[in-house]
Amino acid sequence: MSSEQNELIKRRLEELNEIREMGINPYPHNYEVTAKASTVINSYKDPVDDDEALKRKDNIVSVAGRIMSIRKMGKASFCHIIDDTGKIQFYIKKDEVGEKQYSLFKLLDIGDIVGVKGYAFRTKTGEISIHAIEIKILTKSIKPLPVVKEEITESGEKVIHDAFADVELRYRQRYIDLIVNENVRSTFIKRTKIIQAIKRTLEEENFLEVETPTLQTIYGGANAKPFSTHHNALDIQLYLRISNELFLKRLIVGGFERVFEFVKDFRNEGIDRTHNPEFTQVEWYQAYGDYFNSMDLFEKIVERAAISANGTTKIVYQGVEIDLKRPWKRLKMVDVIKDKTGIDVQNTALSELIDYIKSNQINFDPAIASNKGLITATLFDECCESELIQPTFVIDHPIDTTPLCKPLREYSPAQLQEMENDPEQIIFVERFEPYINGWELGNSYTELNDPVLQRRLLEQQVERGRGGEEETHPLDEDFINAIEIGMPPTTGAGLGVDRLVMLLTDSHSIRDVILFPLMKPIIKP
RNA sequence: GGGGCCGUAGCUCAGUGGUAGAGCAUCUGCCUUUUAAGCAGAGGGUCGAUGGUUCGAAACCAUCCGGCCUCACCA
Repeated sequence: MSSEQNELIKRRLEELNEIREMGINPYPHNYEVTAKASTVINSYKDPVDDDEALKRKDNIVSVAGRIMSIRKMGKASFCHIIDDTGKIQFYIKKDEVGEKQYSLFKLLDIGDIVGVKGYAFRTKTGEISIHAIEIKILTKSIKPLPVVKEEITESGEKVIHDAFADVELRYRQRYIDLIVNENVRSTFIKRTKIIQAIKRTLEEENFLEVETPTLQTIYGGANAKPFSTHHNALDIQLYLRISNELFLKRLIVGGFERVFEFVKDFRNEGIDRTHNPEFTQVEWYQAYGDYFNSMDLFEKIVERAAISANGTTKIVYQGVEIDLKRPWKRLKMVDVIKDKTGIDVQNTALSELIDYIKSNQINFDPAIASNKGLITATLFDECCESELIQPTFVIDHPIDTTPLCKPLREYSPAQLQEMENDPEQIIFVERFEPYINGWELGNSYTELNDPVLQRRLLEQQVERGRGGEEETHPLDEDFINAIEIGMPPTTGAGLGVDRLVMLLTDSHSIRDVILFPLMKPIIKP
């Protein structure tokens, strides 16, 4: 329906004109706000002492906000407005504000933004409100807002009626969602608190916040399909980063011993309730540390983020109780597989593993059938991952899962060489993935800094890509050059911020924790 | 990309082949401490889009658009 035809909009445009005819600017340039909704309410918490203060009526405040409800009773009315601290009621009486002010008030609608000057009082029903002595229109809204009603039952429970619930409209017009759905506002405030807590923890540990390119000529650092784009002046193909790992390691080579970065990563893959094409990660790299240091820091960061958002390490995610309190369980991948399937992968022939996978109809990429390490990883992904509900670090992954991680320190050079030539042997690397609620929440390594092994592993991966395996990445010569210059012993970790926010806010979909999730455009015929 | 479900007033939803409905919001009147305010009345629709079946379609069929769930891919 076009805006000209809608009677609700027409009516509001008429009101707009009437306000202008009264000589009032419906879109003034500023307003002096002297108090916030929540501070007014919180200053009169004490029902005995504060009632004395309320009777004085000399504490004049000016609050500003959007009208959310109007209850007119002839020559007096009550309204609720919200500002960024919450909701407050004001009371306006014709006798007190005069004819012109009350006429202006009658031209206001739900959704308009007003400034209210007055004194605090307690209503008959006990609600701290503002008794208006002057009202000012700050912005006239010409489109109707969904009307959401709140009821406080006798038992004190809050019941929402007619909630603005259309998921599609909520995501497409998030501004409306934020206005009318208080829980949405609180989710995104928590998101900010979580990010602040992560930053604060890293800064306290002397990590330096840095920035690396989003547009890259070569992508790497993760196994994912990239978005590609084109630079006109240089006439070259560019990729949106899938990870910032390789750049942060270059900075460790450059002598910054502790760095971190919050980034948007972009992956050109499927969309579902735990995947958005652009998502936020924080990665940090620490020279002279190993993956045990990263585990300690990881669980510390998550614990503090939880306390910062909710005041507790205990969460309930979609009905499942989870405690994020340190320390978390640390289990070797092979032990988890043994526990869940009974298979001791190290003492089981590759052919038997394949038989197991086939007879249990487990999904796997046939291109990896000759790789015992990747078969082991598949067994873990398919049989174990979803059962790791309480926080668990799954440590020591097969070397074939990543070319960027150091083999276990217990291997001697001779042993490594022997294992490499035996397809029945699995070399494990110092990698961990933290699992919560069956989700992989991050990834961490004792970083590989042996330049010869680094080159070989990256080249092998390129080879595997040519062999038909998907989502391996091209060779980044400059990255290898940096490792050849020499990177100190280093540990690095990445944390999926969106998923952490989902857990800490009990959000069902990643789209509930991203302000503007990607939506398909609506094409009008 | 496959499969399932969904799309009706500004919002939340009824409506299974026979004149398009309710609550809230809007408008008119009454109401000077209300709070899902109340009382009386009124207006508001391309039923996601396009074709088809039918005497007759919001409903049945097909295609398309968008969303949700799920599987595949992945974090």
